[in-house]
Parts: sequence; C-alpha cells; structure tokens
Amino acid sequence: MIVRTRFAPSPTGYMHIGNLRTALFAYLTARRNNGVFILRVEDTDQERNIPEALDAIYASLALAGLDYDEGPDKDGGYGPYVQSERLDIYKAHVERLLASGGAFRCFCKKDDTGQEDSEPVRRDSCRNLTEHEVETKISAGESFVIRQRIPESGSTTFVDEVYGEITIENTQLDDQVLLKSDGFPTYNFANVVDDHLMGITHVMRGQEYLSSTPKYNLLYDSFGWPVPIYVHLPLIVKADGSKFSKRLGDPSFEDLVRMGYLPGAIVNYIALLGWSPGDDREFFTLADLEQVFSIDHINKSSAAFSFDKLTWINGEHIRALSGDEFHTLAEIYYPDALSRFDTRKISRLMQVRTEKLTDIPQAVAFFFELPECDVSLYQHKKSKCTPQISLDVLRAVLPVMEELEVWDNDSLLQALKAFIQARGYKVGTVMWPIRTALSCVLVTPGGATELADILGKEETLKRIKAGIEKLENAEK
RNA sequence: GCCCUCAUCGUCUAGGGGACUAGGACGUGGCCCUUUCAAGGCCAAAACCGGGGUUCGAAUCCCCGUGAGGGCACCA
Repeated sequence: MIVRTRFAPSPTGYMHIGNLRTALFAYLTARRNNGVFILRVEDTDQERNIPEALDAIYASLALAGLDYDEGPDKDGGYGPYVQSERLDIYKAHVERLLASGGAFRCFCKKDDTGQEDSEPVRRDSCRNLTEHEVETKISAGESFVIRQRIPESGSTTFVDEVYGEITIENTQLDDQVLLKSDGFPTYNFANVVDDHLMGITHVMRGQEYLSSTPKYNLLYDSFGWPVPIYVHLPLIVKADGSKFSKRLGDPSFEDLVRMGYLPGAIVNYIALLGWSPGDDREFFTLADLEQVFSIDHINKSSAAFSFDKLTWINGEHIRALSGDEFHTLAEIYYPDALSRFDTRKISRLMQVRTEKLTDIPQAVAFFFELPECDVSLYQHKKSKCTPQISLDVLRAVLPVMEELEVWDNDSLLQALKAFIQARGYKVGTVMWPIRTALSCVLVTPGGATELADILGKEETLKRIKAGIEKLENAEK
C-alpha cells in the first residue's frame, strides 16, 4: 500500500500554528513511508473565502519546506485539488446517497429547526417526508439542504491510531448537513468524498474532529467505502491552556518568522509538541524528522506552546548555521549605518549570541551610534573597577593604543596583555573600562579588543578620549 | 445540558507491572571557564491529580471522583 496523506487547509490568509503542525505530521508520515503528500484546498465556505489566501498557503508551505507531490498547481491525476472546482463530483455523490436512503432533503429554514439553541438538531423532522411531499415542495420552489440520515439506534465504533478505540451512541450524532442550499458541500461531506477519491490512506487532523468521526464512518459505510486510518493529533494550546487564536493576536507561522524565528526552528519546535522521538534528541532539521518520525510516538494530551523553548531551539539552529548563512540572514537586520564597519566580523561575534534575528539591530546599534554614557557603567565589582580606577586605566592605556601600528584583534590583545602585566593589573580591570568606553552599554557582542578591532583605530581612540572626558567631568 | 477525550517537575516530554532513589530538555538558582554578555561544562531545586481496587509488586492495568480540553453550525 502506498501511503497517501494530505493537508487540507481553508484559505484564510495565514498559517495557524496548529495547522502547520498537522501539515508537518502529514508530510512526515508520507515521507517516512515513501508515500505521497497532497495539498487540497477546502474553499467551500463562500462567505469566508479569500482569493489571495491561496498564495499565502503556497508561501507558508514553501517557507516551512513542506513540498507536496500533488496539489492545485501539481496535478497527480486525482484532481482537481480545489474543492470549489469539484462541485459536480459532490452532487453526483449526494445523489447516490439520496437514492440509497443514506441522505434526505431538508426544507427547514436555517434557524427554523424548531429547537432551542442549546439543543442540537439530532433527528431532523424532514427525514420522514414522503416522496410525494418532497416532490410537492421541490416544485413549489422551496430551497433545501441535503442531510445525512443517521441510524436511530445503535452505536458507531472506530479506531484511532493515537487515541485507540472510541465508541459513540448514534443518538448522539445529528443529521448533519452534507450539501448546503447554495450547492456547496459542507466540510464534513467534501472531506469524506475527496479523501476517498484521492486515495488518502491516513486521515490526519486535529483532535477536535474526534467526536465527529463516527459520522464520517457512517458516510463511508453508506458509500460502501473502506474507512481510512485515522490519526487525530493533540491540540496545541497557549501557556495558559487556552486556544491559539489569530483573532486574539496570537502569532501565526508567518508572524513567528517575522518575530525573528527561523522556519526550520519553528518546524523543529512544533514537531516536539505532541510527539517525541523516544530518545533524548531535540535538535532536528526537517530532513532529520523525515528519517525518525513515527505516528506511534504521538501523544494524546494537548501541549502548551512555550516561547522560551522556541527561543532556545532557535538559538540552536542559528548556531548550527554556517558563518556565511548566518551572515546572509543577519545582514537583513543590520541597519544601513553599520555598513561602514566590517559586518562579516560583526556577524562572527553575533552568531553565537543571537537568539532571535530581531534582536540584532539593538545589539549592534552602539557600533555606529554611541549611546549616552552613564558613569555607573564603569563600576564593576568582578573586574575591580570603579570610575576612578577606570579613569586611571584609560589615561594610561591611551598612549599604548595610539602607538599601535598594526590594528587587529591579535595585536591589540598582545599589546594590552603586555600593558596589564607591566602594570600588575587584573585583566578585567583594564578590559572593562575599554569595552565600556567603546560601547557605553552593559552587554556587547564581543570583548574590548574585538570591538576595538571592528571600530578601527581612529574611532576607538576617539571613544576612549570621550570616556576619559566623561569620567573627568564626573569627578568634579 | 448531553457526548467524547485527556491527566508525570512551572512548561515540553521519557516511561507501556519489577531496570524508578521517576530520566532528558526549556526555564529558574549556583559554580567553573572568561576580556562584558553569550556559548560551553558542572551542580541544585522541581512531578507520577485524589481515592479505591487487581497483583508478591503499579507512574504503568481497572473503577470512581476531581480537574482540564474538545464536540454538539447551511464554519472548517
């Protein structure tokens, strides 16, 4: 059997985190089994449909690296892959159900089921209409929907690969709408028809569909089709346990990328939400995952999304980049004013300390624009530094640096080490004031000599003099 | 309201009757390294929801309770 899985998003304009995880698991299941991964667009809701959204789906999938083998723009012989182009298929299938008694016409108006809001439809009264009554209503021009005829009694059992055997009484199932009055199928119906016609072997979707799965099974039965393997995935929730909601401002996949997270890191992190490799590994590229993913390590309980851990794993992915790769990414975040420095050197310093790409601009800002300097920065216990000592050090070290002819990290380090030894200082006592004078910030992407190297001789001396002046003024 | 599902450190998880003094990771605290900060190394605190069974033995199996989540649309 060739494994065929699909990702079936509705075109909403962005990639929900939970959807991305569903897509990822479906993709991995296909890849792991040398199967086929399919993209199908479920645009059956005419009101919520956004045309441009299709491009957003392509873009996100490409960004995440989830290549599909069949889809709207990649015919594999099972198309069309957009549901709005399959209307006649659904119509033909609904006719089959009508003929076999598996479905019936319902003439009730939208909000006219005769029930309280809190009560579900369950058994619709139109299911007992005689053929004559139906004919009469149709010729009278009454609009109708097609509903599924759920058995009056009994129960339906199915097996889920993650959750095991689940049984639901048929009395709990309602005569759900299959075909809307506008001629479009509902999600539930189109899903069953397409999954079967497209040869989907593993139906992978969110856990929220668990309790409606019996209705799917009943539909498969009515058609005489074999039921697929069900793989329901646990939900991804927020730290407080509530649902992710784009409307409430929770980030989508694209948002996370904009926030400075690498797509590969997001994919890695999200794979660990609801799945584990079974050992202690946590760093995975998509290619790694394709090798080790297995649906029997999927969890049952929902997982809380942690920005802390995502940030950490993002740092891991950043550090795993080659120097060139990081530099290319970092450059996008370098302010223009940084270009007068050797940005490759800066990138080398930045790579090991960057957790999110968006942290970069702030971290490198002092290079081209020295912030207002607070004298208290020169106070550092571990380096045995006070403003007074700093002043002494800077005054003494200035001529040493002025005399330096070769200006690079090694020479600077050598000269300063010699100075330190001759004077009997602690290393930090000299390095701290220099680094502070050069940056005027508490945290920098590198030590004193590395910064001096990048800033260049002229700028370095200028900043040290400014530091001396600052400290002198503070003394008065 | 009815139905379904879930339940191990704060969080993600390992665990599928004895290997559990419950392992790893993030985060937190401490130490080391060190030219700041990181990275790296080491250490620490931190969990089997509660109660009954079954068993020689239960985090692991069963039941009840509790808590949490999901479903019950002409939305997907």
